[in-house]
Amino acid sequence: MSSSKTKRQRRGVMQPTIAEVAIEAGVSAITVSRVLNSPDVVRPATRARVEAAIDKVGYVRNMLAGSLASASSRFIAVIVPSLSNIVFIEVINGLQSEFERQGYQILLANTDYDLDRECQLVRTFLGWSPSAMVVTGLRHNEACQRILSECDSPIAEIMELGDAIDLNVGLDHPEAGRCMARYLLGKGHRNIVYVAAQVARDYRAGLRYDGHREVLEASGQAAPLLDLDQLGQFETGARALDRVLADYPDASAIHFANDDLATGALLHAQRQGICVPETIAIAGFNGLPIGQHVTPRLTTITSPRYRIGRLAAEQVIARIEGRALANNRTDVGFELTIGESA
Amino acid sequence: MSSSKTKRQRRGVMQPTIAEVAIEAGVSAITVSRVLNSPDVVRPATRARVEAAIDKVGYVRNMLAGSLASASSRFIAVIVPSLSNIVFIEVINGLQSEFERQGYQILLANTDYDLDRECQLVRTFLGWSPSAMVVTGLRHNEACQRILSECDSPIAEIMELGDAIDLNVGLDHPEAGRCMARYLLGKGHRNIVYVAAQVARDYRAGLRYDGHREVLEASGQAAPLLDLDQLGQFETGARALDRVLADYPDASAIHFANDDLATGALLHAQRQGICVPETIAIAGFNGLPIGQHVTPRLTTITSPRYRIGRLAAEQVIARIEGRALANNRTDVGFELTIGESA
DNA sequence: ATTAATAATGGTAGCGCTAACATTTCGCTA
DNA sequence: TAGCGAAATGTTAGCGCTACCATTATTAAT
Repeated sequence: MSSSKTKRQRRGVMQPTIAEVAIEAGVSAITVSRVLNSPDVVRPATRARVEAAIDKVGYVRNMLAGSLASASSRFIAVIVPSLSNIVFIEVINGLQSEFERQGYQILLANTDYDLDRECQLVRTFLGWSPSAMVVTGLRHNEACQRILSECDSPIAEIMELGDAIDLNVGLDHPEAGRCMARYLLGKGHRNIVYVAAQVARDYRAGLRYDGHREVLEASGQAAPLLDLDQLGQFETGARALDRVLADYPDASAIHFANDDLATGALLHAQRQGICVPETIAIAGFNGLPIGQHVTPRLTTITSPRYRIGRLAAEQVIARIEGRALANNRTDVGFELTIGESA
Repeated sequence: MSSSKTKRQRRGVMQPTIAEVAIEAGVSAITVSRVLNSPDVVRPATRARVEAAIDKVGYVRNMLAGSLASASSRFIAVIVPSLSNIVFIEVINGLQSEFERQGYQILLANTDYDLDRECQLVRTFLGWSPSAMVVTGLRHNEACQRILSECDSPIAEIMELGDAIDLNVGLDHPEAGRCMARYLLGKGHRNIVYVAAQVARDYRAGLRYDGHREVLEASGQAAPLLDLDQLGQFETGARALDRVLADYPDASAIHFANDDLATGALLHAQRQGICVPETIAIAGFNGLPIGQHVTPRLTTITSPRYRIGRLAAEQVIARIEGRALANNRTDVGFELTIGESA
């Protein structure tokens, strides 16, 4: 009889483990592990026996234990500014398609365009030992920048091109702003107002404005900016149109920071019987589907959002697997989509 | 000298662990653990010392190890049919807002409306020992139904009301279909065509059709169904309008399965100069913002999507924490939003 | 001052898995 | 059929943390 020293109890979730599967199959635990992780190194007959045992005992794999033991979680931390913006959803779809195919699990969070929140999220996610991190944009607060730089797993900064910590997949926002400004000038527009929502937070809209202004000023024009403090939604765009018509009677075109604002303005114009582009021309950015279904169709710049996600994922996976990359920076470009609105 | 038996090497990620923090702070590892998990049971002076040590050694918490040891991951598995549909994004936003506040991390995946894929995802997620699972809808394939039923963590089935495995937060889809059908009948419409996209996959659209048909047949009318095999997007709605006008010349209204289709049709009508609702009335489902910005505004049924997410999260958390719930089923209801389109 | 209660902290033993190394078995050649 | 290299399988020792129980410090009560 064992003496009074009773064995300690441990909360038993009492799910079968590979040890039980191993006994059932008459093999060792590591062989079960191999069937799960690298089935081709196990002889087919053995594998079959193990697989039968897995079914028989109703084994459910414990990824937490595996990740801990192998020091590799197959988690990808993904941080975007907002989940309400379809643009980021498409990026996530692109990331997801590739990561899922390769057996990685995305950990998703949104910053609400707040860099301090971003930092907090990065810290939290690091606790899960992600295999890589995908963050939106190149601007981070000081602490966040330091953490990301010191991180030894791959980091992808997406959407925006420039000096990145590690991988970089995105487009040239100032150039997109220039592109649209040049187009509008080319169509003979003068007094073009740039309208954005919360430029301080959505600073990429600010980068596009910088490009826009550069072109306008080069042609000797002012580049008025209307920075709204509401969120960038339809309603905001509608109100912005009214304000521009009231405050800038000479304006012949509005360059909106995104298609949500532009579409809101366009639909509002329609309701109010304001002629677009005759009374005022309207241009957007992103190339959302809705823009091509309104009348007049929206003139905008189409960004390859899904592609950004897919490419970023591909490159991150390559980096994780130790494959060399031709280039750390990928310019996905953009396309001027000409509708009738401007 | 130790004999030839050399000590084995283990891959060293060489990140500081609580053991190093403990030495630095002159306490035991468990005290460091307590500072991280239940700071109020540690004396403030000790806590301060530990926190300083954490900063000094640059400790990053390893959640994987913690989850394994405590058999509690604080992961919530969330499975939705699609990430391209803004409806589910809003649900996710609702879930996220509540889960994040309570320190839970969402693991997200989409089924593409495929029940076999859903089953696969459930299996995969179970490997992460989630604290709970949130799945969309009440229909699952046999294996999935069994797995979910046998699962001992909380399961929330959302969007749809009915016989659920555990928690249930959603709305009554047949009743929503009836509601709109009654409204359309009340407006004097006859020959109302129900248009959906892939009813077999988006079976909740089918449930609404069932309600719709019930009301129409009760008033002695046929309830033609046009089931499109494209995805439910603007373009599909536009094409559907053409088909209805061609194939159902007597139709006076179209009851679309969702706002994407309805909006697509509405914008198409506008482009083509088809008068809505005079030539044909259009109704939708979901109450997306865009519907209230087009002219005529869309008559639709507004579903409280964000609220479904938030409530589901609240109830799941209550269940995880062992708090009793008044009711396992929550009907979030819906609202008829009357525009000028029908 | 002494005791009893409580608060704070610590020691030990895993959680379930896999890396590293060790051993056995197999397939093939001579 | 022995012998050899490769393939398959096994043994051991953690991964970094927390549950459990034990112990020590502190406070409250007499």
